[in-house]
Amino acid sequence: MSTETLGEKLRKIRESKGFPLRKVSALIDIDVAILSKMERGERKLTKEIVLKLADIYKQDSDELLVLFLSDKIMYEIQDEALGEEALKVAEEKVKYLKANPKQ
Amino acid sequence: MSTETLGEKLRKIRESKGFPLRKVSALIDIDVAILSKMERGERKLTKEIVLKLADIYKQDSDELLVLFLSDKIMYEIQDEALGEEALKVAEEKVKYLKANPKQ
DNA sequence: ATATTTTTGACACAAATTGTCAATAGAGGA
DNA sequence: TCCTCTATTGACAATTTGTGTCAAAAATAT
Repeated sequence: MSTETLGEKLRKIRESKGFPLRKVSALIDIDVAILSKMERGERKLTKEIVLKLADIYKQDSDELLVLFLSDKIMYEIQDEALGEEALKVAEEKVKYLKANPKQ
Repeated sequence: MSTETLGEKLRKIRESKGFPLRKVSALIDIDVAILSKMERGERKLTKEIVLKLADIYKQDSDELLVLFLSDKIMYEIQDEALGEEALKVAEEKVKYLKANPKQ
């Protein structure tokens, strides 16, 4: 288990493939400055961009999406003493909703 | 396990105590319209207001805070197929951070 | 019906987010 | 070194989103 953010992971993947930021940002049609900031956590990643990057890097999109969502969750509970409790309650709710589908 | 939001719970508590919205909103010094919308989920509750309401209603503030945080988490993963997975990953991260305290 | 309470929507204002751009910085090769 | 490619930083306007305020309308209770 690591504590690496999705941005950091995406940067490592990109570097391991030898893709320059410039090329990738051109492929997904965003400014190179924005992608740079997203990798470093200075700007938020979007679901759409994560999916495009998964495609470009040939990564499992579900895996990256899970990290994308967990980053958002971590952001909500950062520095919260009750964060772990809140996660458990949220899990219960998700399970409940799954067991009792949208009425 | 229920799927009730914190706003709905707060409304029930207020009504069970027979407090009018008007009085409570005066006590916490916000417009009655805002509190009405917060109870109905049309505006977001803030941590500060949740704590003030816990005080006014003589409720356990930690319990309400947990619901406050879990609502925020639920908001992030609503309609996400991978929500439950993301919650598990977030839990792992929290545990990891707890075991390896702030460097 | 009247009074009280709650809801709704409009509005102006503040704050946050976004895309764009250019200047700067860094790294590597010739 | 100089040159080139690459990445970072900060400033800026434009847009979007959030917030407080208010009054009219609707609902509820007396």
